[in-house]
Amino acid sequence: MQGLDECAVRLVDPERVASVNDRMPAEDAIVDTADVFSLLGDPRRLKLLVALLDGELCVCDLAAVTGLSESATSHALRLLRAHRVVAARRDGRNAFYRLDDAHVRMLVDLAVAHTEHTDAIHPER
Amino acid sequence: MQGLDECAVRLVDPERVASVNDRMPAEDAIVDTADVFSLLGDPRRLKLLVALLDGELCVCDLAAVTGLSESATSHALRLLRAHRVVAARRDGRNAFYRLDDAHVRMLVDLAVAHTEHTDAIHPER
DNA sequence: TGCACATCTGCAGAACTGTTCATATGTCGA
DNA sequence: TCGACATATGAACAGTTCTGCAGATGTGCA
Repeated sequence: MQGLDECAVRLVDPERVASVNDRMPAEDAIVDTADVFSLLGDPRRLKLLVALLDGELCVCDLAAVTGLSESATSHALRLLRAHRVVAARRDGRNAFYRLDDAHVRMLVDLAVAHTEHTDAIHPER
Repeated sequence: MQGLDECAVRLVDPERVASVNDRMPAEDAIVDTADVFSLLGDPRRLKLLVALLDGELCVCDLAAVTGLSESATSHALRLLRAHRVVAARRDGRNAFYRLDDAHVRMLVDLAVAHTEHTDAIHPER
């Protein structure tokens, strides 16, 4: 890392840099947002969340849907729960999970929708 | 004692599981989507992409904005480029990068917008 | 009360990711 | 053509993340 403002940094377009810096969200906000994306960035977790789009499911059903072991499923759900992305409801011996974050729901929905469009289109290059 | 069924999988709500499985996108699609989210899941890369929302910037300016070393910036951009999220244009000795994926742009835009709403609201954890 | 079940948790190894350092490539100006 | 510069790349190392395992917790039923 080097000095941000003064030495050793040559800028090509200092004005743009300044204006970009200006509208750049606070570091915390960036980190939080990246955290959320990061949670969605694992295929297993993403599948878990997609499965929950329609409503709550219990751990063993989620394990079945995702193909994960129940332990792995539980670990994943714990992470998601820690970030308030899902919430759990206990019913007898079962734990039912549901999506609990409107923002995340939107992102997942959106991703699935886009998935269906892009379908099999895989341009080489 | 275990497995009365066959494959040692007991389901609580087999119908829901079937219907969820039904509308679950293909594995490939899930993985691709998770890949994209994963790219957005790193604060440095996310910052890079936010910086590019307004238009192209060269590597050294991007390094300045994100506070990354130029090498790290280059590596990050390479990754993003490999996934067709950004594209590069060479102009003399400089390389100008720009956002090249409408879907990603939308996600980043959305995230930033949401960031501004949620502002300082930080429930404990 | 005791047992079976569903889920949770800590731990340790494996796999992955991002950074730096060193060096390579390609461009410009003298 | 040479040297300074901007960026790219490869290798290696450090930190993080995920999984399975083993055992813990909590619940329902006989």
